[in-house]
Amino acid sequence: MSTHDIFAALRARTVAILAELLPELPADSFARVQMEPPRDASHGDMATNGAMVVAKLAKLPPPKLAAQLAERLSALPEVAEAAPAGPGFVNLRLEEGFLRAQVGAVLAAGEAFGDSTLGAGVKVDLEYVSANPTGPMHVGHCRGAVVGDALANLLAKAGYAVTKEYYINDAGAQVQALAWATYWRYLVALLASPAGAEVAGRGPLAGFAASARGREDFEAALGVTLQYGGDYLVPVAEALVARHGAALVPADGGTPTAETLALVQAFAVAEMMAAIREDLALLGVKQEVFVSELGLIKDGKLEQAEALLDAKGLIYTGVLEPPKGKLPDDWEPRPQQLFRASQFGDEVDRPMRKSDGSGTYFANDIANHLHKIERGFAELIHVWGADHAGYVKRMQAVVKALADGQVKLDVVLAQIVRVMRNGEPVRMSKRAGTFVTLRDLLEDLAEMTGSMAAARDAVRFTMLTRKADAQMDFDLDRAVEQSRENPAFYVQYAHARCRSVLRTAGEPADLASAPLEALTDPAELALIRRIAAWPRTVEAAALAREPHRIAFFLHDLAGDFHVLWNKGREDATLRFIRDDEPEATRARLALVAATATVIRSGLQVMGVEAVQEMR
RNA sequence: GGACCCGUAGCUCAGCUGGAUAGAGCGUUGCCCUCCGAAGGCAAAGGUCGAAGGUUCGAAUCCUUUCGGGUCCGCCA
Repeated sequence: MSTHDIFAALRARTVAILAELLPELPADSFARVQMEPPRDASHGDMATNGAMVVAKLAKLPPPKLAAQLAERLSALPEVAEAAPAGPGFVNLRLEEGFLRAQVGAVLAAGEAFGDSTLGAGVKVDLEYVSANPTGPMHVGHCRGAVVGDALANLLAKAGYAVTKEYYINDAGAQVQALAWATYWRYLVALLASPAGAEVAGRGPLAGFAASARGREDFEAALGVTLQYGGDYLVPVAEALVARHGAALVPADGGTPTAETLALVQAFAVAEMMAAIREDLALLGVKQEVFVSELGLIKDGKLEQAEALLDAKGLIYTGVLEPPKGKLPDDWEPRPQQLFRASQFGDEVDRPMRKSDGSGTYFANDIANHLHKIERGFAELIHVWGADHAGYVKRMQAVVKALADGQVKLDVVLAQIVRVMRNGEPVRMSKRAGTFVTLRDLLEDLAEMTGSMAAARDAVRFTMLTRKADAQMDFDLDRAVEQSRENPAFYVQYAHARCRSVLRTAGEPADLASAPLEALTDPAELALIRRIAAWPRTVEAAALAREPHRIAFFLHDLAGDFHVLWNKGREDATLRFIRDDEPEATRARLALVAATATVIRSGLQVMGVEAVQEMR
């Protein structure tokens, strides 16, 4: 899988030996054979369950097979010692020379160390953020954005061909409400401009012009209810006035035509998306593909999907059972067009059209997924907020139905983040002037750290220090604190220390070819073992779709490095740079350079910049 | 009523998709730090993995039941 993964290499050796020992077993008998670092380091460098896994099939007692396997493994040049243990494990102690060679492998490969062919170039579509284009990015979108972006990097490193996608919900009631709100702001801006004079006397507009032109005045004048009213629409409205003047006001000064509203809507959505992209850019998130819900509808994708499902006999008109427990007040049985989701593992069939015949959001989502499948993706991944958990099964059912089980849909659920300050949750209240938008959060952190880049890195790292589906508190003070308690700092500090040593040593070249025999201290070997585990960490994290594992690995790696550094403080012979020992110095500098490389490689996955020095 | 997520040390959380004596950080306790690479270091204590059954060589991990916390539940996106 990864050419750098010594665990995969030794596993392959183990499987080959087992196949030789047990020629009568079919090849797939060895699928569950593993080669892992043992939980207890005293057991050695690696352990395999190979004997236990195949013992039953081979009708042999596991310890006996383990003994045979151990004997053969101990003959390998990489292996210093192999011994059967426990219920049938084989523990391996590796030749130190083989371990040290991993340092050279890192330096030869650079940050590509750990790249894997696991994904085999499989096309994966990763959709994340997908916030409604009705306003700027909210802090609530932050975690999904970071998790999605890091997952994209992770999958790319593991050999998948990843497309980073954003689905724009630019159809439906939400954006219609946005259009109305924009139209209100437009009228306000228009009446304040010279162009406003010519229309100020028209019909209902006259009353509005004479009023304070507030939200309620607009609602009263045109008989609509506004859902939004954000100040962020003011510049959008001014741009509308600049482009269209008074042309968007109907002759009677009343309700604008559907065409006008559609125009306003499209304009507002475009502006909102531009703002959202800017917000995402602050976080270092850049998606490549933006799919428009409205575009899909216009392309007839919904009808296509419907026809496809209908041809498979998966659509029918029916009445759903009422939900159990407390009934909604206005519940009454109504026939709707339903998709047979229950045939694909969902609890009940799901409505595609409302009782009035119009499409549900679910139906548009079906169109979206058909569009993905048509583009040839073998795997679809979503990062969703945990409040969408109930939606997972039905979408998986749809994808199964549309692609006849050939395309897989995975959903990563991101739990809510509470922003904390001084141990208290920060209320997300606009009135209180606290964080509402992602930009607010980043700008506040930038003030604390001194730069937007540092704020971005602090947010990204911290967001990845928890499993996505676990709730987390984001402690503002902790996120920028320069202490061991802050994992982001702890890892950055390790990299900065590495760079500091290499700068002091004059940035030596050709470390990849340095002789490494001088690396004998247990702390040095422990660091090398950690580095050697990087490739398998990448693969395991990618398979599990869990980018947080990278953060934990880096924390452990940084810990190993700090331990070594601290030993050098107590024992001068363990310092990296020793003028009297040029050979040892080069070996240690190679190890330091390799450590820095792996840290950078991990930070790259997380989308965090590795710093050269701490300030 | 049902679905999904979570429950692991005092606290915040990992636990490599079923492996050996369950780990880390914080906190606590003890020792070290006038100078040398100290925005610290070393070490110890701390657990019936929410509970009860089951599956098998083997379970924190899988299954069933149950308790607690969260999210959600037809025509909202």
